[in-house]
Amino acid sequence: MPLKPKSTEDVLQDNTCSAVEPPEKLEVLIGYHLRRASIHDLNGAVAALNDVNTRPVPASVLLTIVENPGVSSADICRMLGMQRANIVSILSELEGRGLFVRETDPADQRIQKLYPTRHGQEEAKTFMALLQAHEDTMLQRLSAAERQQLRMLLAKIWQDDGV
Amino acid sequence: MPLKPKSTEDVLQDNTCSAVEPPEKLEVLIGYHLRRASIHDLNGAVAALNDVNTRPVPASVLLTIVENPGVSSADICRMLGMQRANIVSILSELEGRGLFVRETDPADQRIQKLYPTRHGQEEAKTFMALLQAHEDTMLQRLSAAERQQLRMLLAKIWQDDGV
DNA sequence: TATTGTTATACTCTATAACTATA
DNA sequence: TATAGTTATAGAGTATAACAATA
Repeated sequence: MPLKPKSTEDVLQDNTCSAVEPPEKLEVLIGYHLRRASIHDLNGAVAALNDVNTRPVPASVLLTIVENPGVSSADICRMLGMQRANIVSILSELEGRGLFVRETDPADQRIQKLYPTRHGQEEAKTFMALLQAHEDTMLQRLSAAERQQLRMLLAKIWQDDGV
Repeated sequence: MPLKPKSTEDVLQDNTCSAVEPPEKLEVLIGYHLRRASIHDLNGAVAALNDVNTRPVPASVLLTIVENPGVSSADICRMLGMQRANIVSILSELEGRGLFVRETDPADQRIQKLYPTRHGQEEAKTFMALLQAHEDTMLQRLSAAERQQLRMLLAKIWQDDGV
């Protein structure tokens, strides 16, 4: 019955996996597709943010500050799953561009609370618009329902990471 | 009617996005979840392969050689979406471990065809088993149907990358 | 003792340019 | 000229250890 040769898609959708030939194919691994898709997205996001002189990680940090006025840098690191040591240079760059200000917490002198400036809020909105435009291109083959389900499935994978 | 407070999941599933408050949340971006899920997977894959002294990229390269005996290094780079320059040290390590051999193509002296050794085939099988065990853990919250659909959705995202 | 912000350092992955040899 | 394999180098992201100030 199958007149056409077995395509990659056929193989992927066949998870019965006959015992004769072990599935030694990289393409059956979801982690492989996760990585390729993530790199594809990252490249697009880098290109989208290039015009406004930022990159995905700094943009995520600014968005986190705008969404959570008064967060500390340690808070951001826990939320984004990064090391405290690695946010220092990112914050100092965003601060140098006047996108947020630091205020020492009167209740705990160790903590610097971060507040977006008006300019920071506007830039965050610009970054978000550029990222969403990039996503629309990247996900053009996916219906709205598929995008929503993809987001839900991905969230299930990493939902127990620290947070 | 909604007695419970709006959870993150509710927000994510609400893509109607009222005009009052712009969706300036990082969590609506699929790219963000893609990145977090991919990092989560990568960490697990690194841990899974640690006992056999390899890492995800070298493992992928060996698997590609085993799946395609006689490929060239440039072929592998095109298939995996990596730079030719970056595969050199990986190949020299795998070769040093006796996992594959190089044979200059008699028809084109520029090309080295790569063939797995018996030991390489066995190691590839081990790598694959470890990666699949890791994926089973990572995807425990997803049904078989969800895993299959996730793989399909991810493949749609990067399917036009070079290849 | 634990946490915050910070410095210094190292490793992986990725990217680019340039070389050689072959075609 | 175009491609294969290689070398060298640089940048981003990530990771750990250690420190001073504060709790």
